[in-house]
Amino acid sequence: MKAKDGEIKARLERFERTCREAGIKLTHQRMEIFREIAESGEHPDAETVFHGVRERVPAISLDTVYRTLWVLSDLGLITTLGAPRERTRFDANLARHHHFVCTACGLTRDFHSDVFDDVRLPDSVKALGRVERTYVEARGLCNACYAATTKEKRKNGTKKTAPRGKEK
Amino acid sequence: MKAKDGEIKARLERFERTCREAGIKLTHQRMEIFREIAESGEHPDAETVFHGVRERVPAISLDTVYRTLWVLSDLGLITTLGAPRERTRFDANLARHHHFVCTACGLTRDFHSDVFDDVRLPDSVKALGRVERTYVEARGLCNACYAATTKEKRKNGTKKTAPRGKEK
DNA sequence: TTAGGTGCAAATTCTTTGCACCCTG
DNA sequence: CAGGGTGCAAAGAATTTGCACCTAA
Repeated sequence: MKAKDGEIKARLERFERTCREAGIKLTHQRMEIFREIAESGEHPDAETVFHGVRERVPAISLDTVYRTLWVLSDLGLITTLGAPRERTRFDANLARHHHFVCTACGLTRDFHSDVFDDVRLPDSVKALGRVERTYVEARGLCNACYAATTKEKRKNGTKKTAPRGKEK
Repeated sequence: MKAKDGEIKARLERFERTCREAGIKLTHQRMEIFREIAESGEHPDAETVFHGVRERVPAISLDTVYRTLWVLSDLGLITTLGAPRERTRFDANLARHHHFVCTACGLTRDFHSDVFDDVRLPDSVKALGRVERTYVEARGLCNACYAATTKEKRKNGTKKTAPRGKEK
């Protein structure tokens, strides 16, 4: 529980508002799942959220957690760490570089930036541990996916669109 | 194939040297698996590497690819995008922030940096697509894992240590 | 020769889906 | 009351492991 009370309250209100606007139901489960993440300064995975929520909603099921998590993500109420719904990817480029990642198709491209390379991390980070590598991740839609999205005008609510990886 | 020939050659030489120093065998499979990633400007997942290598080594098996990938990663010859061996994690903090991630235990903490927030992305990124969010990821070992590693002096070659998530 | 490495097949772990019932709007 | 949402069970992916044979050193 790292987030402050006021901030949590604001998050919950935003949650209710967004659900109403999107016309989706405000169920007990969704409420608690969102609260679980909102109250946590951690960045829990589905299983962790599940365990947390289960203490308050014993009948909750793991698949509801998964489904809800993606709904919240589609609504823009939460985000994912790293690329969403992606497998682990590998990189043989040991030189300092950064990544542009398309959140829809997973396309990933390196880029360089001397400016970023020169920025020093704040001291607060040093207190956490030894940093070995720092890089920037720029997330968005690649040109192809942006074009596609514009065309479809987000017809599909559950973003079935997002494929499991594969570059162009 | 985005990397230049010279760079690829350098990577392969580094690979051979590192394997010898680490005292692990220089097998045909390892060679080709590393080459597959080194020659690619993409950041392939295990399955993609597998398909690529199979064209040159038809008998290769997917599990060898997985095993080799982690060996290479432990040797520091390749890195992973996002946290290695981690499940998808969720974040309800919509405010601009960055992450410190422990590569050993998965511990993740937010941090803030006005300086980073103000840096503009290079134009080369704009050509790739629409960036929606930019954040910095500082990877390293948290204090607890750093202490543990120092004690063990990396006894375990295959880093069996790395658990599947869970914060403290 | 010989220990580390590989392929195969089976086991795990993580995530998604189909379906019938339930509850919010 | 109607349709979206949930729980359950079972399917599907992705990744790992045990074991016997093979091969680089």
